[in-house]
Amino acid sequence: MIVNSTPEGSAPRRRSARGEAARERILHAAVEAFAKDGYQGCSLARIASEVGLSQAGLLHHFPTKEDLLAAVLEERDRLDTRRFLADGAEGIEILTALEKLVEYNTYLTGMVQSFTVLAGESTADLHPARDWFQSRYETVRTMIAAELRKGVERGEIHPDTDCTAIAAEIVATIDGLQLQWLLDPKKVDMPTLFRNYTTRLRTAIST
Amino acid sequence: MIVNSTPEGSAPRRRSARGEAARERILHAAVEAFAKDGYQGCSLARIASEVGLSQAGLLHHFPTKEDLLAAVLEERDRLDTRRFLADGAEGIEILTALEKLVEYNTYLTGMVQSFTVLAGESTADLHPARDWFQSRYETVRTMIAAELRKGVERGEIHPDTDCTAIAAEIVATIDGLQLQWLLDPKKVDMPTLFRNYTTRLRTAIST
DNA sequence: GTCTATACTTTGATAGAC
DNA sequence: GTCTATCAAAGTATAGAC
Repeated sequence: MIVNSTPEGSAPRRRSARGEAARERILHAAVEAFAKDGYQGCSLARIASEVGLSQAGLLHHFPTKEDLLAAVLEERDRLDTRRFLADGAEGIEILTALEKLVEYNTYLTGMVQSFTVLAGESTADLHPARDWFQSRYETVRTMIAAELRKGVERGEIHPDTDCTAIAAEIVATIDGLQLQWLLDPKKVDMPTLFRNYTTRLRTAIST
Repeated sequence: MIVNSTPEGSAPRRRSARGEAARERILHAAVEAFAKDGYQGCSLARIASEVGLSQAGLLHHFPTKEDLLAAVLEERDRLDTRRFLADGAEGIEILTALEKLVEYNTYLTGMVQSFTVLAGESTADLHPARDWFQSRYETVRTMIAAELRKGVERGEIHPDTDCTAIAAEIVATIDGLQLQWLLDPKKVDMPTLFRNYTTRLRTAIST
C-alpha cells in the first residue's frame, strides 16, 4: 500500500536548495516525533513547530501524514542499505557486520525507537506501514540467509545449518534486544548481549 | 505510574454477577481493540459498541481510557503468572516451559498482537504503560535467570554461563519472533524457530 | 448500570492571500 | 513556499435522567 509510493527510480528531484533543506529538517523531526509518541500519537502541528513551520507549511512538503510516514520509511531504507552494502561482508562475516550495526544503533536512539514503535504499531491489521514492514522483514531475512548460505558454500559454515531459520532468529534477537534496551538502557547492554549471542552462534554453526 | 494502580492484594471485588460479566467482556474487547489499532489508535466508543454498550456505559466500569489499559495489563500479568507457576519448571527445564509457552501463544493471536503493539508504543517516553513494561521485563529476566542459575547449581548447566545475559537474550528472541510472526504468519513458523533456537542453546550451555 | 446529550479538545486537511 | 483562517470529524470525558 505504502511501499514504493514514491518510486525510487524516478528522476532526481529538482528542488531549490532551501526546499531540500526544509524537507530534510521535517524528515528528521518526524523521526524524532514518531519515536516520542508513535505515528498515531504525534501530531503534524508538533512536528511542524519543531522545525519552525506552521502545520500548513509542513503539508506543503508532505501532502498527508501518511506521505510523511512513507518518506521516513524510505529514508531508513536508504540509510540501512547504504550502510549495509558499504560493509560488504560476505559469508559468516555477516555476523561481524551485524555486531557493528547493533553497536552503531546505540548512537541512533531516535531512529531505533522510532522503528520499534512503528514496527509494533504496524502489526495492527489496517496500519499504513504494515505492508512496508512485512516486505522489509522478508527482504532482510533473505539477505542474511543468502550470506549464510554463501558461508556454507565456502566451507565456513556447517552444511546442515538451516540458514533461513537462523536468519529469522538473528533478526528477532536484534529487535527484541532493541526493545529491552529502549525501555531500560542502563540495565540492558545491547551490543554486549548481541555479541554474546553471535559468539555462541558462530561456534555452533562454524565448521 | 500505572503499575499497581489496582493493588493486587486488595479484598476480592464484591460485584454483582452481571457487573462482573460486563467487566470481563469489556476487558476482552479491549485486548482485541488494542491489538487491531493499538492503544492510541482505538477509541472507547468502538470497544463499547463491541460489547453492546454506549461509550458512557463503558466509562462507568473504567473511568478513563488509561484505567482500561491498566486493567488489560494486570489481566495479562495474572494469566501469565498463573500459567508459568502452574508449569513449575525448574533449572534448565525452563527452556522446555518456554517452548510450550511460545507454542501456546500461537493460539492467542489477540493477546500477543495486543502486547506487541503496546510494548512498541510503550518505549515512547511519556506512554502510560512505559513503567509497567519496564518493570515487567525486569521481572521476567530475573525469573528466567534465577532458573538458569538453579540449573548451574544442579550441575545441568555449565558454570561459566552468563545467566543474566542468556535470560535477556531468550526474552528478546521470543519478542522478535512474535513480531515477525504477526506480520507474516504463513512465512514465519514461530514455535519451530524458537525450538530451533532453544535446542542450540541447550546443547551450548549444558554440561 | 446504562443511556442521551453535550462540552471541550485535538487533529488532519483545505482554501486562498501574500 | 509559507502563512492565516477555517472546516469537518473524531476523541475523551462529564452531567444528569432513568
